[in-house]
Amino acid sequence: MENADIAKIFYDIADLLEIKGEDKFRIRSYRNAGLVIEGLSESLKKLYEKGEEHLEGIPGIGVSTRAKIIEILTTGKCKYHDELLKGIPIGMLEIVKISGVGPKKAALLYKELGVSTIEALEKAASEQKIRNLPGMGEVTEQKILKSISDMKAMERKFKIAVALNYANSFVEYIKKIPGTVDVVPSGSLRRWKETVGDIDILTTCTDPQAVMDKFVAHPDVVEVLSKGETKSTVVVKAGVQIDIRVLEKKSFGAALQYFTGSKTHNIALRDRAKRMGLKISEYGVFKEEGKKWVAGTKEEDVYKIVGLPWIPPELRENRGEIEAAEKGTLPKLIELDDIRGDLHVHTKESDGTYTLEDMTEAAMQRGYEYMAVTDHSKAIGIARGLDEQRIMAQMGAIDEFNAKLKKRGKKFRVLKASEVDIRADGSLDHPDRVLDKLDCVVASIHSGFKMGMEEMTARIIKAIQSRKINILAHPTGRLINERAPYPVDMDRVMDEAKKYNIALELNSYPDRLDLNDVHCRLAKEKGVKLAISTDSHSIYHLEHILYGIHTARRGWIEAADVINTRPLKEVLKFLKGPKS
DNA sequence: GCCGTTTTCGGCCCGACTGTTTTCAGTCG
Repeated sequence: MENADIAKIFYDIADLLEIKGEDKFRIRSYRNAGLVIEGLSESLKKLYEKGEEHLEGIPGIGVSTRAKIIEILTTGKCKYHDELLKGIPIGMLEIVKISGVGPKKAALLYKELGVSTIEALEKAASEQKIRNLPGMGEVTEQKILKSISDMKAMERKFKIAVALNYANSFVEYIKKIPGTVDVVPSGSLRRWKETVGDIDILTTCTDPQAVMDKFVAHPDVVEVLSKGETKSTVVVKAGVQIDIRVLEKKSFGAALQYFTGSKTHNIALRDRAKRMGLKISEYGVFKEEGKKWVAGTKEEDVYKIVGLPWIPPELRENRGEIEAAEKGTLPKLIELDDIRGDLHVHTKESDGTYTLEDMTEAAMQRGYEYMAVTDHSKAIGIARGLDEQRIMAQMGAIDEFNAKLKKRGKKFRVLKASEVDIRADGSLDHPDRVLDKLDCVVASIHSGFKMGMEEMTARIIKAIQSRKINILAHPTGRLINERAPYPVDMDRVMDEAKKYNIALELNSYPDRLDLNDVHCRLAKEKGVKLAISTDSHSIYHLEHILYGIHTARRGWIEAADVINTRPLKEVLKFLKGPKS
């Protein structure tokens, strides 16, 4: 039972209570508990095993929720959840997820028409039974049908790289509309979440009507969901939803703060303001019963007036950032400029598309000091993985190339390296005599994903204990929206990595982002070093470092936590350092 | 259900848009 499974139960409870029409604050508590649990860097199971008292003091988790967590951990079930499900068909949980149908309508549909599954809902709508219910009409009925078909057609969450491309294109387009001043994306995109549900763009301008008219007329728009004076929503070709808001200059900072979220961060911030006699809305900060505007032009001002320093968007998940801001202990987050080299790069020798020379040139242009060439080992036949003979030859070529760079007066070093496969039994895919000659050994798993957690954890720990590896690459193997992470006890892996002086990779490829933000935070807490790498297979992939940096920032990572922020000499010292 | 720089009881973030219905509830973010 992992944190995500437990969180799911609390989310379900919240949904079920909502359908029942229970007190909305209790509902909020359960939903908040789910969010808190999802964002914990340590597993509840582990905390509980350490002793029940370790579950105390988690904000948002009180006596009642804690008891339920313990019940779930020890029995695998939650009686309260089961009781609720007895009264409400499980399909109702799906129905409330349909856009335009909330708990009230769902309850009415169930009570009046006995609808309790998506299929039944679709049938009732097709048979025009819904339009006769109180508060519903023909339009509602059509919307329900459309939402169902949309939901079937697409995945609602997009990888950040996809969302960022759309956002950039719309920002450029809106900027060209006469009279626009500011055009800034906010929302989860600004917080650099790994997936983004929709894009929120904020603008200030002299002619709001023109912006709204042009916005909904963008050639990529396939549907206009709503259009008002200050707010419109459209859907573009790939199914991405884009919202726009037109704002007064005076309230732009407050709006940016509000729409950047996250929701739980904002609730915590507004609660704090309220206790200080202030009210925060997207239009500003107000006092004297909401009458007097006191701040909101700049985002910094909103935080300042409630006694806090500005908080970087990546931290705004209500995972302790407000408390840290108050105490003055916010981390000094890593930045793009801190990175001095890339420790995971492929060339044409295996499955990359550019030569050693090309990749080096691109790395030098980014201002790097070093780059590790980590072509695959022979186990990855499909990627033309290198056997002993070929990697020995490559090492020779790299030595020669480095000598040439030196002659040309370049202060850049290519590190001899390998992305060596961790085989199913935990052994490595190059012999020790090869691994010993390399500057940097990056180890990873590319097959046998279906193992159980015990076996997989043992496999990885065996590779770590070999004392031959420096970096564990993409440690959970997940592909966002495509492949779940393989089961692995990250807690134990990190403890071993620390013991054996091994860095864990944050793979910046936007499909991977592995480690994720929560794991990064756990690594930091445990004192395990990270390598933020790109796994580049082309010169263009080096730019993906941006996604890695922002994911690291979401995990509270500072430059000192990352080995490839160090100068060459220091990195080599780490790589050659003692293994336990 | 959670929580405390007015509180261990009585609060709990705030506003836009839509569809339905003549003044508002529901939904969404």
